[in-house]
Amino acid sequence: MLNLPPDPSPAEPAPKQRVQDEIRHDIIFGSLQPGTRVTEAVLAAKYGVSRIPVREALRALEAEGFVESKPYAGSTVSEIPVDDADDLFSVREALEAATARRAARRAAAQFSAGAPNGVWWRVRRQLADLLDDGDQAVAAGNLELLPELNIRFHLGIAELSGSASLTALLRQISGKIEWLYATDVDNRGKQSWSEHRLIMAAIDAGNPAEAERLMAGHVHQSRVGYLDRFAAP
Amino acid sequence: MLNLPPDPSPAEPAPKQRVQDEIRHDIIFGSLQPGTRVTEAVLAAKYGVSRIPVREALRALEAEGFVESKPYAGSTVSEIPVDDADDLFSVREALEAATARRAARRAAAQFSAGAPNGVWWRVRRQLADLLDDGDQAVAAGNLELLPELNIRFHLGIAELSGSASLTALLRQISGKIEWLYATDVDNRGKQSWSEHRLIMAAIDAGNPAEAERLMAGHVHQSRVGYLDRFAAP
DNA sequence: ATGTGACCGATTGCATACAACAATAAACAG
DNA sequence: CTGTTTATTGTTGTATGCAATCGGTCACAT
Repeated sequence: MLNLPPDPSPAEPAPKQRVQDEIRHDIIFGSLQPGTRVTEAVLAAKYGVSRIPVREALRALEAEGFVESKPYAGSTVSEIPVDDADDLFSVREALEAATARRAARRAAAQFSAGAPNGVWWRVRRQLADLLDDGDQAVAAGNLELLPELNIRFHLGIAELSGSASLTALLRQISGKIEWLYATDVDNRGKQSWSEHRLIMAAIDAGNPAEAERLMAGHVHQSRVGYLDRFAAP
Repeated sequence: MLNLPPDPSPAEPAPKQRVQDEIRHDIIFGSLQPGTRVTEAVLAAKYGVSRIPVREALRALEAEGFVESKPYAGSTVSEIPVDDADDLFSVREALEAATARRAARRAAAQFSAGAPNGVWWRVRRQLADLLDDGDQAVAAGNLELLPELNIRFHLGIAELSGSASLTALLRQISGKIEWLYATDVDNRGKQSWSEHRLIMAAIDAGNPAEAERLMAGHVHQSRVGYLDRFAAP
């Protein structure tokens, strides 16, 4: 049998992962405001676990830039990086251009290899579903679903690039971008989403230059849109 | 008295930090080769501490991309990201251009503020010492000191930019670059180092455009030099 | 009144102990 | 002999307890 197992059960995530995701969510969506002191003990009580998983979650969130810690002195929620927005977007442009270019290069090799197995194809199929879900959300007017789908799309492209380094960098930047957008509603909505299929097509066509060009423009528009709405002078 | 305390004693770092730095060093300089399985217990014995500090160090190194872990299954040393080199350099160009630009912008504000206190001035003074040390090393022919000084210079500029997000990103990329360069000797040595003073001068002059231009060129030359020597076709 | 020093509570850092899970190897049916 | 199930071992995940350190507060001298 060559069938891939049906994407093994999501199951319930490990406590540490769950706690980490919950705290990050609370930070991004404002129930934990910047400057708030977060202590391991109270978080442990809040989530019904010991201090250890909380501790690990805080360390991970520190690496992601959501909290800052000083030895023996505790942790506080970081400031929203609004001043860094423009620079983060400029780095993101270079970064995602690279992931799209690489993804297209790899696509050619994968298609010529024949058998649609392996991790590349699994991710590619997930992206196909993702694009469908997004189109459906747009058609139904559920634009509030788009930010989440959007991030997953871009991270998916990074995975297709096959570079763990670039994927990790994008994950870090995406967290910040999501934070910046948390108070936003539109995010260019439909227009932005429709561009995703064009990028995907360029990758499937094994055209690195075109994939890079489309992705760079896509991200650049996102940057311009953000600055227009927020840093409006 | 307004004198800053003479940069409080370095003291000896906390066990976790020490272990983390040691493991990373062993990975970068080859005594822990890619693919090696690393278990918490043996590392704990090796460094004479409990599993907990080792565990935290491994998690941090995972976030930095030096090891990969799967739940309940252990950790292994990552592969050296040679395939990602060119893309990492391209992201680094955008990233460091941004830090230099910001640093120059902030410099103007700091100089006009008057009193040479605060964290900005402390970092600026450390950079002055760093530049002197580097010149001395070049004059004495101790080129093997340059890679370390080089990284500290670039991270210092990032700190001057005042953006924690950008500094964290650069720290992550720098680790990978250092890894790539570990087998190298030259790193353009003298020529590259002399450019640092030009960049610093542009920042001190409060000239963002010039600082960005010089830094971008500096990093680009580093990229070209690397590709010439390693990815030589 | 103000600056300076030593104490005390709060919080993290680390060590030990136990539980949960994955991977490998062995036993067994076909 | 091959494929599958089961046992065992090794490793990580989590809980609890104690030691180290920080931040603030209060007394106190100037």
